[in-house]
Amino acid sequence: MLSDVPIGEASRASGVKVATIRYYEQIGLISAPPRTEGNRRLYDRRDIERLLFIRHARDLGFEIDAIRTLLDLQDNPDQSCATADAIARARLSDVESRIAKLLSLKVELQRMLECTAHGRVDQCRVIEVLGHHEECMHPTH
Amino acid sequence: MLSDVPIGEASRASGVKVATIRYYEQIGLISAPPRTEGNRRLYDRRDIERLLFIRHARDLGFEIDAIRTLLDLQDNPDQSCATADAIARARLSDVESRIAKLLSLKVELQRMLECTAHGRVDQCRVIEVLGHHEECMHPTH
DNA sequence: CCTACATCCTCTAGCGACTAGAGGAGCAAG
DNA sequence: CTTGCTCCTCTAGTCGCTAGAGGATGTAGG
Repeated sequence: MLSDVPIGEASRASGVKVATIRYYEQIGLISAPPRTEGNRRLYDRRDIERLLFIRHARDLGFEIDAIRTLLDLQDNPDQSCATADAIARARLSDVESRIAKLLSLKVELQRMLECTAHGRVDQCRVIEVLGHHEECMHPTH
Repeated sequence: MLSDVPIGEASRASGVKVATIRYYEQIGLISAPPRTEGNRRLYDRRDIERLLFIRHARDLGFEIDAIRTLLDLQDNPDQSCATADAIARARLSDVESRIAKLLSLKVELQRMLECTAHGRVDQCRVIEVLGHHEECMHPTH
């Protein structure tokens, strides 16, 4: 079951869009599956697991190139997992720095929106703060 | 002072790269400045302030289209600031949801890296967790 | 005046990771 | 046999730049 299914079903089963599956094949992230006589792609359970793996990794923000490496590691499980560790660790620190940056953006945006007098633009903090950047990018607040 | 300067100086003064300034002109985010006899662009203080405004807004993650609207509001300050407010509010909620997502990614990545036995790939949690997505996308952990 | 060298100009193509759409073929059900 | 869905390939567009080619202009020193 879930063997020799067409692309639409593989898409439904994996959560990866049809066009994206074809794109992954095109860039060589997945290999080209066999075809029916009518030239339609046929996927089996392993293919769908790969797609799920890819989707999960993409959801976690891994780049295609990193996923390429991770898939390769999955295929050759007798290697050291140092590479996989390094990739995940790099991703973690990326996520952490993004969080830090977004938190400071959040503070600044909230500050911008501290304008209870919803009047005209010339009294509005949003435009004002954007115009007076000097006072904002410094970590003095 | 800072009037009739060439693009390189406008770039240095605003922190927006030369190529990016030309790109902004091309897409109509800023208007085409006058030129010298030798066909070089000349920027004045107002232009540089616009570039700073844009840069600050970009740093805060506003999209070009949003910035277009914000610049327009800045030029017509007799309008209601509701639009500016809405844009900033939308940006804030975007930032907040990104933070939330990244925080849960962080947790999942940390869980992936809880593998102290740095052995071979077949014992490695990184690959394993990516392969067994079912247990991860559910909010049960 | 000549020569370096920096800066400027336009134009085109590339990035990442898809997404959308045109135009056509295959296939299952009624 | 026709309707309507899925599938095929191919191309171009998205966003916000960035890089590079190939050439013109401007400035400082010898």
